[in-house]
Amino acid sequence: MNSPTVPDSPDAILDAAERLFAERGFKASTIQLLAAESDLSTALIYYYFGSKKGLYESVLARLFQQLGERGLAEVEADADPATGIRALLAVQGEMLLRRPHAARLLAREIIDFGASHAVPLVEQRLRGVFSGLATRIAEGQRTGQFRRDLEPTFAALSCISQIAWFALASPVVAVLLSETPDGPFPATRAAFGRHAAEFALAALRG
Amino acid sequence: MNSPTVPDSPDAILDAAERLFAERGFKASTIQLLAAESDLSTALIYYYFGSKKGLYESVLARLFQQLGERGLAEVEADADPATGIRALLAVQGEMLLRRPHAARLLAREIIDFGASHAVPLVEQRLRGVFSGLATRIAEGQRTGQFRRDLEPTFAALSCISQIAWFALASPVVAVLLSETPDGPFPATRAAFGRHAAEFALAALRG
DNA sequence: GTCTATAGGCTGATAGAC
DNA sequence: GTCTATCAGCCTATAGAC
Repeated sequence: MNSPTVPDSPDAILDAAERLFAERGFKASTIQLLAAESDLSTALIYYYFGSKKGLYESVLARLFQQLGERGLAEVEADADPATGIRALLAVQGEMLLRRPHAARLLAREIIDFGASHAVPLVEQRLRGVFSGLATRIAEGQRTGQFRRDLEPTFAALSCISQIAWFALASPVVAVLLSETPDGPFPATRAAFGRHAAEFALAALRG
Repeated sequence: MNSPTVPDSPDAILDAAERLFAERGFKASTIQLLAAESDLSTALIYYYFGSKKGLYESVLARLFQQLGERGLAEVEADADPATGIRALLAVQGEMLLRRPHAARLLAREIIDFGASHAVPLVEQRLRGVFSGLATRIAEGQRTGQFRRDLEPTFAALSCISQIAWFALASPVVAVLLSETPDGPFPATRAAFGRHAAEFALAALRG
């Protein structure tokens, strides 16, 4: 009904909130600032979302829904374990390295709230992806394609940790790589995404 | 002078601040709470540290100093690249997996401030460790011990990312591994530390 | 060095008009 | 649905006594 450039008031609030919560965190994002950024009044935020916490939860829910829609599931449709893993890491890179915004919001949720709001969402949307990855690894181990002495779930964690950490720690990574303090150049990010897949598959092959 | 169980007032404040900043973050750690937790008055915090920000910077500086002292440098003294890398990852695991506290504070600094306070400290204390690791990898590549198609600095990032991410994301990791939401069991953490070294070396050997 | 008391500002949330 | 006005509480920081 509404074009994306002219969002409803609730959507305008959610957009501003997602950006602000990611940039500043829950506590430091004040309702007044949220209202100013979305060009609406503070009272309207309460009208739609009841409380600041309610708004935050709505932001998280929308983000996880988008992550789910981005076709994480279709990755599992692939035949060869190695190809499937490559595809999954490519999607992860696409999502985190090109949207530091989302990565940051998720990291804040983990740190600020011990992921308490995200746990049901993780169960709902991410568990399948993760266990799918572990299953793929176990599959490759059975066929002799991958080394057998790695624990599949640990190996799955190792695979996804590279890009996750790179995205999160980008200001420090940039310093270590002697780039700008705002984070590594886009070209470096893309190159690291390719590297991460190479590194993971080499480890799995052994 | 003072036994570690009866710290000076500044140390008592720093101890409480390190814990609170790690648990709740800068904004949510109020001076009043800090004062209550260290059994001192709010005014005394300003007497010693000038401002809340000053206190925060002092906490960070002390933490980085401790990390430097923990013998990160001595790792480089080792002869064989593979052994050296194993030793470094063991120290990293020791520091982060057994002190989720420190890992969390550093993660917050990255997210909340883009690591702006930490950059000089990283340059001072961590740059050498990181470039030492990259040098070790390049060394192994020259001797034919490691595969040659990986970029040494990227490979170094991949090596350290596993434990870093595991420590940071432990609430989510616990859910994915079907353990308690407070984070993975100590035994699981230790096992992951060993796995990470195995995984990294397998990737390097190719 | 350490305290109590408090100023002054900002914050989350609500009331009530339109 | 959307606004303005406002309250009560909490926060950083300081003043001043001891």
